[in-house]
Amino acid sequence: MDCQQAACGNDSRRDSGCLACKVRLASVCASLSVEELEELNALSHHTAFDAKETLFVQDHPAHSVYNIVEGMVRLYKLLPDGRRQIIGFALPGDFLGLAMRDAFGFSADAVDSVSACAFSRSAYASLVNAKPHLLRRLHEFATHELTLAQEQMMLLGRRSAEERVICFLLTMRDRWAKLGKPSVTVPLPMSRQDIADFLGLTIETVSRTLTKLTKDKTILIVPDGVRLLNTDHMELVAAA
Amino acid sequence: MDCQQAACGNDSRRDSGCLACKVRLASVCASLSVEELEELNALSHHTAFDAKETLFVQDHPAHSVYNIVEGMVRLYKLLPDGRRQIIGFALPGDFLGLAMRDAFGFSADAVDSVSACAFSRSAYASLVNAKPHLLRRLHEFATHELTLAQEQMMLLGRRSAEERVICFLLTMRDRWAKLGKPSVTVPLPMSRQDIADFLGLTIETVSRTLTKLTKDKTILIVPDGVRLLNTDHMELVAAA
DNA sequence: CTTCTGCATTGATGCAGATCAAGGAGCGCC
DNA sequence: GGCGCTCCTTGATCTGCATCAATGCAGAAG
Repeated sequence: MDCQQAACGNDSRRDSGCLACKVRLASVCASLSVEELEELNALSHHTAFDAKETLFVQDHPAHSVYNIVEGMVRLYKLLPDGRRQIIGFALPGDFLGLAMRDAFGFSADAVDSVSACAFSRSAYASLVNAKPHLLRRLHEFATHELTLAQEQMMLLGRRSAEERVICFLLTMRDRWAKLGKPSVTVPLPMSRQDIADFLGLTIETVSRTLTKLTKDKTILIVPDGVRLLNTDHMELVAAA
Repeated sequence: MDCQQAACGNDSRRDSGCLACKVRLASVCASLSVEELEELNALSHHTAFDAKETLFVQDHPAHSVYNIVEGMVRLYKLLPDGRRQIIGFALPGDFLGLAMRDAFGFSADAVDSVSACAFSRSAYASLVNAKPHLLRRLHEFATHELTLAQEQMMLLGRRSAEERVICFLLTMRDRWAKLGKPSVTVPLPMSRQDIADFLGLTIETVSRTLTKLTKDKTILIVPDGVRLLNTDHMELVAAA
């Protein structure tokens, strides 16, 4: 029965429930059994967001947590004077809702069209309480995020503009690869401004650095992305 | 019996076990019952480190996890060419061992004399498996660390040198306050170089910024620390 | 087709913080 | 006391990236 929907439906996310969810194995839900997934199904709300639409805003009451199913979300913090730091880009399988107490610790909005699976905070809380293996999975996600954050501190505190851009491109390539899209052409749906705000640079510096890498024949700029021409050199720069 | 040691011993850490541990309530161990603490006691090794001594090294096999009982530990990552980013300073109550898989993700060494409570990885792993409330507590610690890391990204990516120093001083003040030592005099046992490597600056810039703040009558430099003279102004700078 | 609008690129100039280079200042040790 | 050592401060200069300012360019609207 589930199989019908899962195997035959085109839009497997919307209609077939968690069991057929295409990011299930990459997400926190991979820790759950078939019976638990059916339980989960009743609690989840699928939501679609257009590009630039807001998922949630920093310091607002944290009503929901989200699993990203499709698309890209930018996560960022703002200072009162408008300076912005993007703290990460969420891809399918990523979970939003680790680093918050009663209010969201950062803002999130859709880079492109995003489909997400939302849970109310209360449903989420009771799920976590009832299922230690889910908690364990969430903890793995949290420590992984923490490791990434520490890498990013190294990048922001000590690396040059060129190193930052190269590390960013390699990281994005690896993230797409883990999602089953390995390619030397790295999709970059976000704007130059987003990249700049993620890397602690200005848009001009990002642009100049990409042109320099193009002139070096290290990369090739393509529509909505970059093709990596000399990954050996890039890995070398990223390591050192 | 435990009470005797706990109440009467001067060196309560070494002899009286976990129940008498002075950082228990601030540490991950606060989630454990009295019986569990006795169990824990058998698994823990108290260790002392002199200033500058190494607790563990990045990329080495992760043999142990640690609760810091006393003193300060610097946590840092190095690039092959020697550039260093300090990713945090651990104080009593802090747990070291969240962000690692089989190898340590960063290096750690003692800033001053440190006393720590160590557990083997295997003991730690089985403990976590057996006790969901401990896992929950660890997860809280992890998400808190993640929030701090995100704040630090904002600081490193978008704040000026003066803002970085001021945020740092206020954060250290608040951390000491939480440990029951609230004071306008903030102890800074780490070197200027450590502060610089934490804030993504050079030692000269840290020094100059501190002298500027002194001339402003915002702070007063005292031996091994700083007295905050104008916290209102500092809070204002930190917020904006 | 033209104009508009929102990025992205490119160039000229400026400046915050890095780098280079001397001194202090505290402190243990002979 | 004097010497060496480490850490900190201060000054002079340099530079990588920011800032300021056009210009390009592609898709949307008219």
